[in-house]
Amino acid sequence: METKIRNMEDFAKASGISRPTISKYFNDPNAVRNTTRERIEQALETYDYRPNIFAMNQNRKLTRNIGVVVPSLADPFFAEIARNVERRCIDAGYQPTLYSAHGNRDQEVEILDSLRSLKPAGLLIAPLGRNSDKAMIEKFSQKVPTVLFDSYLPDIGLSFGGSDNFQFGRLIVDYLCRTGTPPCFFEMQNPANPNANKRRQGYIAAMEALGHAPQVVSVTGEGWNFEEIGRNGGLEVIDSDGFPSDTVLCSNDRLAIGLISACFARKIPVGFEEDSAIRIAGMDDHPFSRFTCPPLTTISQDYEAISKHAVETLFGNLEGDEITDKVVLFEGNLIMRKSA
Amino acid sequence: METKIRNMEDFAKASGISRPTISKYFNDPNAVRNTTRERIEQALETYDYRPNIFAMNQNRKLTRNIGVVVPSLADPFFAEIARNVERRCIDAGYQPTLYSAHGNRDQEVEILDSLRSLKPAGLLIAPLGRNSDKAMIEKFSQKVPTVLFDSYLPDIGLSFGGSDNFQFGRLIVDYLCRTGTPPCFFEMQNPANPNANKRRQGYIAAMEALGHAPQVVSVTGEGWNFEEIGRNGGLEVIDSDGFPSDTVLCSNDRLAIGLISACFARKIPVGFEEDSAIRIAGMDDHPFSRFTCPPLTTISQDYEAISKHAVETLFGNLEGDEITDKVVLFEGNLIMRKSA
DNA sequence: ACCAAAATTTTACGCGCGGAAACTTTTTAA
DNA sequence: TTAAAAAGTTTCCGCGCGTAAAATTTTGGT
Repeated sequence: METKIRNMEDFAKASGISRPTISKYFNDPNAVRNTTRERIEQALETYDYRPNIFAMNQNRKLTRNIGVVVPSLADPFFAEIARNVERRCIDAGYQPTLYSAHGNRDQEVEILDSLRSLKPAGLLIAPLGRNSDKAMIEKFSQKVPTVLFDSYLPDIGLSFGGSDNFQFGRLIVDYLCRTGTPPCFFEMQNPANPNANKRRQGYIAAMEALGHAPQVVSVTGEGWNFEEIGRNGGLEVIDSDGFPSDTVLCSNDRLAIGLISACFARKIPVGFEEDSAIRIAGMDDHPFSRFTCPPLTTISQDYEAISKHAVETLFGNLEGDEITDKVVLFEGNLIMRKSA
Repeated sequence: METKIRNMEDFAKASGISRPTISKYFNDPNAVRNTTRERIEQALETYDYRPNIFAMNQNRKLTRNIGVVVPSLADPFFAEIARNVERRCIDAGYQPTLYSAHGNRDQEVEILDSLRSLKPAGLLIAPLGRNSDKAMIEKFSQKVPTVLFDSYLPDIGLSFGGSDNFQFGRLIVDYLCRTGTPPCFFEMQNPANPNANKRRQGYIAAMEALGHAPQVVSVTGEGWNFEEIGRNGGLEVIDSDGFPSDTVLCSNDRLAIGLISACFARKIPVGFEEDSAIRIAGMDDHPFSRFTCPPLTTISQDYEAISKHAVETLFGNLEGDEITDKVVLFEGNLIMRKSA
């Protein structure tokens, strides 16, 4: 009992089972007979041995490492979806490692670069988008099974799963038109994320379908400080011409949070009530949008569905399944709150 | 030139340098002569070889892995500080891996458990706090050099670096008393984080020093959904007795965000201006507190100083330095905005 | 009880690198 | 110039495990 278990051989001796069988067990507990598995697991509790992960991965053709890459962890949206993805990887018996590109192209490249040496079994990545080094991601995805989520890059990876951003526009434009003035669209001039373009297109199409003239208000600003951009841009618009409509649909919740802040600074009451001067809506159902003043009307992304698709597609592929859909889009739901 | 470089031996041949010297170079580029280093680095560019990380770590007594553990990544405060810590690790030539306990004791334990097999050179951890399995963290810290940050656990790890939460109270209570009614203190009944206790104590001490009677308002709620707790708690207090003062100091910014939301729902104007009914202040300088309505007056934590202390203390110790201070506290700064 | 199939054991080799020992070459300093 | 120190080379072993092949044992169905 007091034997020092230093490696698999020691453990094999102590448990009375041959080392290759122990090895098989750790690769796949179901690969050994029930009675054997029970004996191993019993011994495991007695000696609390665990195989050396480096020695394992050195020889294995396929590790069980999964790289999870998101563009920014400072954004609670990605923090939340990353948490979801991580959980699912662990439940599937894989070992996820989380990386954030911090909105930076070079960092995204570096992450993939250092990921190479981890010999990952797969990669789940929400690319930066416009700024991504697409050639590099494509090259990587040809060596390592890769599933994209959130942000679409054409012809890269096994599959892509994300929100139907085009539909978002239809959904919320319908609602806004039904309940008040048709909205104008508030966005960044050069959005880093391709979803923003789909959202604009969705807005325009929805407006035209309802016989209204779409009106897009673009504000300048670079990077991922969306609240800041929304606030400064909002102040500028308010202080000059003002918005072309008393209803503003923001390209995403974080811009909306900034815009609400700008309206407050200019004492413009936000909301759908009589005494309000402007209605503001966003898209994403950002974790904080329930706590803005007033709470933000928005379109919720289906976190669960997106992370489920990413993980299940990847692991399905690893286990030999065929990829059925290259692109899977999930619908959003209208979240009605007081801001619009 | 078209030689396939499959391992260090191939690379040694191709570069005309012996394998042990190459090995030394990768362990510490400064351990080889300048001329040799240049030759290696030149060959490195030609062949883009990189050593097998698993084989390296299998044999090295000390890996260059650093575990970085935070209690929650959904909280932008931790996301931000984690980003800071990660960057410093990389700059120091180490390889950080980020983990979030997601506010969950079991997950924190699991993380440390799986971290064992990575043979990390060190651990940088912001513990959950009250919920942490202290015995486990202590045991871990005896095997792996560990530096705590943000949340203090007595007698664990090489050192602790965090904010002087006691001072926070003094700083903001002074300000609030100078500019209006002495504040009451708004907090969770059973805060998960020990910092909350220090903050309450700081508040009480500061109030007494100024000759005011401290008044603490505790609201119920479990977990890490502070905004939700602040909002629901705030609504309850408002709808019953109301706050004992027209100035409310919240234990942290996220509670304050929830409380501001509650005030808005009850149409209570927040701010320091004539027409406002309540002043609200927080503590943390949360990334979003600049965008609340009105922007939140708060105490900023010194992210840079905290992450710098954690990283430099750990790496200093790894390189043989003595630990000078077991506990290092950093002062906060008053951030004056419109809410108070 | 018998036999084929499945599981396990035995034996042996290799992965890519760290690191020690003994030796040779280059650099540094007097 | 010269000897000592430093750096590099050669040679070798070991880390802990994956994995293949052949021999052996166990299993399940008849």
